[in-house]
Amino acid sequence: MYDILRKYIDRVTSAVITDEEFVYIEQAFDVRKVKRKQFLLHEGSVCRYMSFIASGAMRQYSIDNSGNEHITTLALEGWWISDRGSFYNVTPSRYNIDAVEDSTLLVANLERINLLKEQSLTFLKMAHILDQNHSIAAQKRIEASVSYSAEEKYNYLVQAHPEFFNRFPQSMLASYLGLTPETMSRVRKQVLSR
Amino acid sequence: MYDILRKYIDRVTSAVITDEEFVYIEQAFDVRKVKRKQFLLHEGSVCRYMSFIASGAMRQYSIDNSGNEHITTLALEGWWISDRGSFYNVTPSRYNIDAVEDSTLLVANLERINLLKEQSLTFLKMAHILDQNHSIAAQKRIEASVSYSAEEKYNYLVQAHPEFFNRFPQSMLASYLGLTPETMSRVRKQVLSR
DNA sequence: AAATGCAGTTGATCCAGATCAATTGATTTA
DNA sequence: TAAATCAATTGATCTGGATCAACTGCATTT
Repeated sequence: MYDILRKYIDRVTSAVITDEEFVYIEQAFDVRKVKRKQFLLHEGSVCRYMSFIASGAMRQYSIDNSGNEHITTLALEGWWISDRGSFYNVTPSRYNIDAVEDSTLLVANLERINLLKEQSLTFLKMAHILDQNHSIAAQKRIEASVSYSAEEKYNYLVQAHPEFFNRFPQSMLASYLGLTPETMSRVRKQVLSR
Repeated sequence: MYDILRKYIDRVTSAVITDEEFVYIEQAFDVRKVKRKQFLLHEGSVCRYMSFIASGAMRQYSIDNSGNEHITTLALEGWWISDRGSFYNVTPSRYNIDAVEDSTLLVANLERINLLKEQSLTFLKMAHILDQNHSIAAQKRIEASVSYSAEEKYNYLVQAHPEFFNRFPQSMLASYLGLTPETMSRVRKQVLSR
């Protein structure tokens, strides 16, 4: 169960973590299973966990003033999911996180994460790289959302995350791209016909 | 000159850095002055520096397929500016960075930054917090760009960064919000008349 | 002080994508 | 296995914000 996390850490830090160091990490995280449609975080409450997805699929979304859902994150096994802002600043979240498939998570609360960063330099580095990657990815999404047309957004997703198409319903992909399901359907038809 | 950086580090790490440790930081950064309209980074080249703005105002923007400018970042003294993706992965950037006002920067290249992270744990922590904050802010901008109307975007900027209105021309603020200058002007008129 | 050129405003028109609505097919639940 | 959701498609219509265009200061240059 913890293997996939260990491999993840080795990969992103470009190193091989020692058994002694990994013990700290193993101790910090609890295994938690969530069923499809079960919530990990509700809007208005504080995001208490940093979660590593060992298996399954999760999504994070907000609801705007007009009641429309906007998916901000789609995540599969081997990815992290958490509302960083809420988690680190211990403030109420504006997001919901729920399971798109039955999933197994490795979860740790803020105290454990902070302790772990003191105990394991490798983990600190991993957390740092994780945030770097997250902020780089966020930058790209901002750019995509302001400068791409619906069709360009669709094409971007096809090449950036082709695996999403087998794991998430098309309407969720639409929301993730900032499109309506109808527009997504039309764009898809358009693109496939070429 | 380095004072503002020192205060910044103290503030974000909630600690007071020692003189010995700060020596490393001082040594890593060079002072660089840029004139208004001068470029720090051109699209297509690698972003070689992580820059702390000691004084002045900078912007980062990309140019889309239709030739339109999209400002992704506006930054004032006490902020960092850099294309993280290009900087850390040493890949060509799709962004331009130039000075909106004559500015004084403290710049360090990747080698120096990496060395500094080994030498100074405080700096490593700062870099980590910096990336955290950046990714939290990026998350908010993504949300704003997909779920806010033009007027809501304008109001968001007024409350989030009122200081921008005295430092950047309105057309740049429009681009930063993903609006045209004409729409920005109309929204402004609309909002002020209430 | 004339000339040039931006930044901002205002008006008229246009369009990409949203919204509303109906239909079909697939999946979940009872 | 029937009923009830839900996902996806397709068509018709609408609209927020973009685009195009003309005009008005300011500010910079000569």
